[in-house]
Amino acid sequence: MVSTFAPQAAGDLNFLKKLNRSSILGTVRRYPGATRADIAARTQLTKATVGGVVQALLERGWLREGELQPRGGGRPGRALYLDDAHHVLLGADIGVRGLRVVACTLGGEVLLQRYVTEAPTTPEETAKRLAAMLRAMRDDPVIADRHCLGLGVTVPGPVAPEQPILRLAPNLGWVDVAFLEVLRPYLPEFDGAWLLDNEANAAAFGEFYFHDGIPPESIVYISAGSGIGSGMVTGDNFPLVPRGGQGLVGEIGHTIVQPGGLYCHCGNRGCAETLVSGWAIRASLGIADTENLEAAIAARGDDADVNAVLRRAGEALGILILNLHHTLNPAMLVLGGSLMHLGERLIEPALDYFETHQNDLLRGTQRVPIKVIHDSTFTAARGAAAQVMAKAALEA
Amino acid sequence: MVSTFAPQAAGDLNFLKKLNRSSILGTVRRYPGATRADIAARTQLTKATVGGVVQALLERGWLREGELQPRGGGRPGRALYLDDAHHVLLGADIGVRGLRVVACTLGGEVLLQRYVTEAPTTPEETAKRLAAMLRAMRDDPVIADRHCLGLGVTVPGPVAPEQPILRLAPNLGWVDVAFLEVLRPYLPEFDGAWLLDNEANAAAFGEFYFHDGIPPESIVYISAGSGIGSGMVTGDNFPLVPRGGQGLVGEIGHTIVQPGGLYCHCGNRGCAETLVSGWAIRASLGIADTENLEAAIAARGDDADVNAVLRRAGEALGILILNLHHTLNPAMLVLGGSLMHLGERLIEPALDYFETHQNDLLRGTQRVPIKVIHDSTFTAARGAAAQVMAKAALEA
DNA sequence: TCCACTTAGTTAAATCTATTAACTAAAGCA
DNA sequence: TGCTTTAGTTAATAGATTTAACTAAGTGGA
Repeated sequence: MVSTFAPQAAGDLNFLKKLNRSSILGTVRRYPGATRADIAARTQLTKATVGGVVQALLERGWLREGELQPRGGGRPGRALYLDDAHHVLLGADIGVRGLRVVACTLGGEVLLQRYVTEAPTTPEETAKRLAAMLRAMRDDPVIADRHCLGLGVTVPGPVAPEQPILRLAPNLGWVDVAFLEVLRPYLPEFDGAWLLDNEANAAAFGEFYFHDGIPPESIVYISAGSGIGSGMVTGDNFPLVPRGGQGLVGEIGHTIVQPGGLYCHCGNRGCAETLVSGWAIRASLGIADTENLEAAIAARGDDADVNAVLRRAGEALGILILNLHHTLNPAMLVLGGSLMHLGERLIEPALDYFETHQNDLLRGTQRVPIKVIHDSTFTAARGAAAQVMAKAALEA
Repeated sequence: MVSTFAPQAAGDLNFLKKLNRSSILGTVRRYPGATRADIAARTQLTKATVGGVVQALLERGWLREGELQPRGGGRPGRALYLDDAHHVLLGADIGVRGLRVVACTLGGEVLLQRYVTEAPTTPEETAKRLAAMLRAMRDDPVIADRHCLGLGVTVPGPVAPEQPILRLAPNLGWVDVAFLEVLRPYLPEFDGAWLLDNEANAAAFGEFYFHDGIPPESIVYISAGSGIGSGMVTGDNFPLVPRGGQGLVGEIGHTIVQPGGLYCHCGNRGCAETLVSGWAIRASLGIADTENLEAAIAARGDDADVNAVLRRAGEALGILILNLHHTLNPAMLVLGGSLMHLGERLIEPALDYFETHQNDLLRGTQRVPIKVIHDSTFTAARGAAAQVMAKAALEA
């Protein structure tokens, strides 16, 4: 399935109202400072409709008015912005090596963030721990008097397309966990939207939804950590997140880039993960699971072996990027995940490979921009918060 | 961009009406024989609304009534079907080795098809030739008195996401051709929707839209011919076709599956096309471009060299399928293109590879079904016709 | 045979949303 | 000061869906 963050396909007048409201809100998100007249021009709605909806959104704390926007020789319009003062979005990220939670505004500004480096054990224990973190954050005076629109949770594995169930998280040893249901009893007072998604999908969503300025047509986020995954988002007013028939969209770590290559834990040979991933680099350099990868590599300094391993991994990452380019062709690529901490020895070969191999099909086309997030600790959690916003905007 | 075959994101009452009409039409397409009550239940619209819209669609020749559907202990409902008698959809496919046109019904039944094996030269000449074929078909008594909803044209190369412009067709030597504009002067009397799309996208669309029974959640069509391309469709009421920022979605022939492998005409090394494609097989077996590939291979009989080449190509195709599975994760895969004429020596290794390597991530999940279209001569043209239907349904 | 019950589908009034058209507001400029 | 332009609001209008009551057409039991 694609989760579209769009209403269903048919409906009544109330549905139309929601659609238009969400569309107006989306216009302000993508064009901060737009006036009512700007919105009317973009959405094809009339000034009267826009005026009425904006009025309601101002009263409900979704929008705020800003300065006057001078217009050539006419009455200036009033700039509109997302209201960053009255609501809060919560996001949580269950990572292989820790739990992260964030609270952010409608515009994506992070108000609070917390991080514990504690590997999750069972779903039940993790839910307990996460609930404590979330409740503590919820009670923080910075956000305590804001209205909470909901909570998004991300997990390191594929989520079923139709229901919020984590299908498999090999690094956690979790299978078919309806995590929101496990978590809910610990946070009975948290209402609003509750969402569960894969970490890379959520990260991609956040980069897209909270993009500074007009978001690109589509974004693919590559999450390079213990394993390799990717998420994709496209669509304008209503972002689409393809999940696939089984939720396996973006499991690019198990695409084959070296037939007959090394064995992967998935059972195949030559998966991308055998070349670039936390575990592959550990295996190549003999770094134990218990050690911190970044620290262990830093400790070895400018070692030739290390350099070679990182360069080869980087090149494999470059191949992955190129293959994504020729399969999904996003308008923008974002690189994140814990491997980015390993620095330029890994990143540069990847970007180089893509740069030198990219543009052969459509000469003269604009190159695809790549954004590297060197520290993506809270990227997924913030993306989950973005999803809450998208969902809430439809229900507002 | 994704072309959604859905209306824009905001609108007035008229827009709502179109949305609901299209939704009702889509319900009948996916559930032939549905009654008004069934439609109301599925779309969440009221019986009154459905009744009114259905009445209008009956009068306009989009729907027809069928037999009574007995209901347990109540008044039986009247089955509804797409009306196959009053409209016609035209599709045309510009292939590297010929032109094909089809005329089909709203339900996807092919009424007429024509094929000339004549390699296209210039866009202008091709347009002239195609126009003659289309006009001749349009005048055929079988469809002459039907209302034509439009014309869809497919081309063997990426189409720009925002405008109907063929970006590049290496095998035709065409660059940046607004083919519909070239064609239009030759067919001034053809009105309705005019669409241009990539051949694989259109084929995927047709397989999805005209699927017998409820379509799968998403379909990826792999077009294996002179080159290798793929197209994807997903979405329920309003099918989505991702095109990407540059229209390069599905250019899987240039994904790298053998780093450092053979040189590809695109400039890179180890592209999938160097292993499986018409030209790669020709190169391996020394078959000239002027010869018919299928005939040349058939002529060599059960030759060990041929078998080995086809097996290797098939395995490469299997890798591609597996990689698509882990990148796009469609609910169904469809294999087509002229290479399918080469038979089981190629197809079996591909399916075998996928079968034996598929299911490692989510054990116990249903396997992804693969449909092989052994003769896909008119698949793309019919898909283009399907796109016309989807477009027209929104404007009806 | 009759009658209660169920489900399908239609109709007319009511509700609600966006539009239209006329208005006020607020700026620049001659 | 007055003209022009653009922004935004307001009241009346048009139009789509819903609601609620209705008719239609079956089954099954007494």
